[in-house]
Amino acid sequence: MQQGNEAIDSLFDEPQPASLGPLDELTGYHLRRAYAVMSADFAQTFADSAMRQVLVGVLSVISANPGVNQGQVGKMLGIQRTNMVALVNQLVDLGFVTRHQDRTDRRAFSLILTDRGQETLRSTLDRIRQHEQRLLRRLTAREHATLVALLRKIDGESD
Amino acid sequence: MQQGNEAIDSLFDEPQPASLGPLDELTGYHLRRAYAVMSADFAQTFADSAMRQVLVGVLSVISANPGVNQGQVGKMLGIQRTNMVALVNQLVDLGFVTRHQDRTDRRAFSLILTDRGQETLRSTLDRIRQHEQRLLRRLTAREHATLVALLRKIDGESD
DNA sequence: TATTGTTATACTCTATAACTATA
DNA sequence: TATAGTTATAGAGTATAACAATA
Repeated sequence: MQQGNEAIDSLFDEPQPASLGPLDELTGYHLRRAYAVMSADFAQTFADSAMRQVLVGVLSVISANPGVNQGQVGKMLGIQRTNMVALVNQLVDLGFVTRHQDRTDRRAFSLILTDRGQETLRSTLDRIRQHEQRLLRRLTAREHATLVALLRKIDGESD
Repeated sequence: MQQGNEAIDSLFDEPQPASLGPLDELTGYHLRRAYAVMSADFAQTFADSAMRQVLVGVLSVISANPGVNQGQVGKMLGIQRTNMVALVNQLVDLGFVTRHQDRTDRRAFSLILTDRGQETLRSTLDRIRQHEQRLLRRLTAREHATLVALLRKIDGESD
């Protein structure tokens, strides 16, 4: 297509510059894309380890609430009891968590971080903060704080 | 059942208020939760139909770029060619999209929305806007716009 | 050689139903 | 009767490898 009227020719190629259409006006789409970008970078950052986003969540909640049982952890993180089983099994197999008989409810297990789990959580959080600094480098500190505040409003913590 | 562990025994003396721990300071966690909330509400909103987030994306891009091929759509939406096949098949089966031989590349298909596809996209967008108004009701118009602008910075459109 | 669409496949994530042992 | 943990399973979503037809 080296000759002729390119303005007319282009009508038969790509009618218009590529556009997302009405999708671009939807907040949910941009939330979805931003989440996908951060998830992909997280997975790449921890590709050499067994760490996943959901495991960090479980470790963090156990760390802050030693002795919690699986159901309570799941409730706080939006994870169903049924799916907590395999997650805790993995953390136990990795040597990060131990299960103990609950003193007051013999149906339940109290979860405790091992020393290795504590150390792994600490170093994992360091790597995550670096990964977040990289991904959020275009945001000022104030924008960063604003973003978190707005995301919290969607999560509905103040209901 | 473990016995005689005073460190664990003491945990039951003063129950602590539930906390997410360091997780609560991670932007990625709040992005993940907000995305989960919006995705769940989207799925519930369209539980009575075949519509899914990804299908809205494909319909929107085809609508804005009549004649695009599958690979181009996938590139714009972050969907692999291999996974585009089933998506377009579904939209064709639903009567929303038709495949046509590309004029200039006989390997490719040009994708076009049917009248029914156009109408479905229009009514779907209406329902999505209602769903978003409901979920973002705690955000002012200005906060809403700020959120989208910040999410766009994560997506990296200005790279 | 590279690219478009395709098939087959596998792995993760999430959701439901049903079971057990306790409460 | 309800709840904590468990098992089995099924459906999405997403990833790679390999192929045929065409560029």
